[in-house]
Amino acid sequence: MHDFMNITKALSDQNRVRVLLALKGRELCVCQIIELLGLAPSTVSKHMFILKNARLVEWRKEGLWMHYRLPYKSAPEIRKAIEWVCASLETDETAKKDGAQLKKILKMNVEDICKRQNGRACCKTQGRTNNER
Amino acid sequence: MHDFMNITKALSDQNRVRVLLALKGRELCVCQIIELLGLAPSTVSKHMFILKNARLVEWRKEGLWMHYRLPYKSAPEIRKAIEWVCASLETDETAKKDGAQLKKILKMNVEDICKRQNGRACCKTQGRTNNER
DNA sequence: CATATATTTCGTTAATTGGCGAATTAAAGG
DNA sequence: CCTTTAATTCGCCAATTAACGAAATATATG
Repeated sequence: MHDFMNITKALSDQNRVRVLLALKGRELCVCQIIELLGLAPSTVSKHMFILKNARLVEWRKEGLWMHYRLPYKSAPEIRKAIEWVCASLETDETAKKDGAQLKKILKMNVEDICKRQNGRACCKTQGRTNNER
Repeated sequence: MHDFMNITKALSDQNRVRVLLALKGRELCVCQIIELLGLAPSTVSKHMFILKNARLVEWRKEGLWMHYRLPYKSAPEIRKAIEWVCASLETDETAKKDGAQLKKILKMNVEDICKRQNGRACCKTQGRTNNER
């Protein structure tokens, strides 16, 4: 029951469900997920921890970048959970919008995304100058 | 997405999942669910509201008693959700224990269960006397 | 080895949730 | 109608959670 509840709790947040849908068929770097959700990096990191914990995502570190993906081979419960989520939201509006935005994000240079996120937090309006600390 | 999140949120509490499993193949009166979970009636009522809201249960009022059951015919997402829950917890320990306790509860007279819950809350140790108010 | 940088961890805060008991509602039955 | 009673709603409190920014970590590069 404990493992199962970890999964349902992970699925009980809309942003985490959006991440799972975005990972369908591709791997994403954290900064791309940050870009998609429009949340602070620390918040996204916590969401990813919860998804990892529920075994709903796998990860791969490459240099400074962390890549997340849906589990390739996984226990039936996990696979069924992900299938259920994907099937239930096949025609969902939010998922569609995310899909469109994701297309744009995938066309961008990942380093540019990171730079932008680093230069200024996602919600601030002014950039950080060189001599700031 | 909203409907789907209602379902995942409903499934994110262990007591609500236990209720769904208990309802598999049978209808239960609220007092039987109270007995199974060992929670206050008001708490169970709230849980049932959330399950109703997510369309994961149907209900039927018969006199003073409210009966809940799994939806007989329902949208595919609902059916799939319930199937996923049941399949994932087929061999679960908590579910087994609940199954055993439920057997006992089903053998009891429903009126006796209600009497007992009415006479004293599930956690109190002393009964209520006649001239109390 | 020092600096830059992508991500995570930590600490805090605001919002949500699960729990209870008291009060209320709705249906039966005297 | 008045009482009884099964269930729900309400008001409250404690625990959990989602969010943020600051600090820490880990890796690449000068």
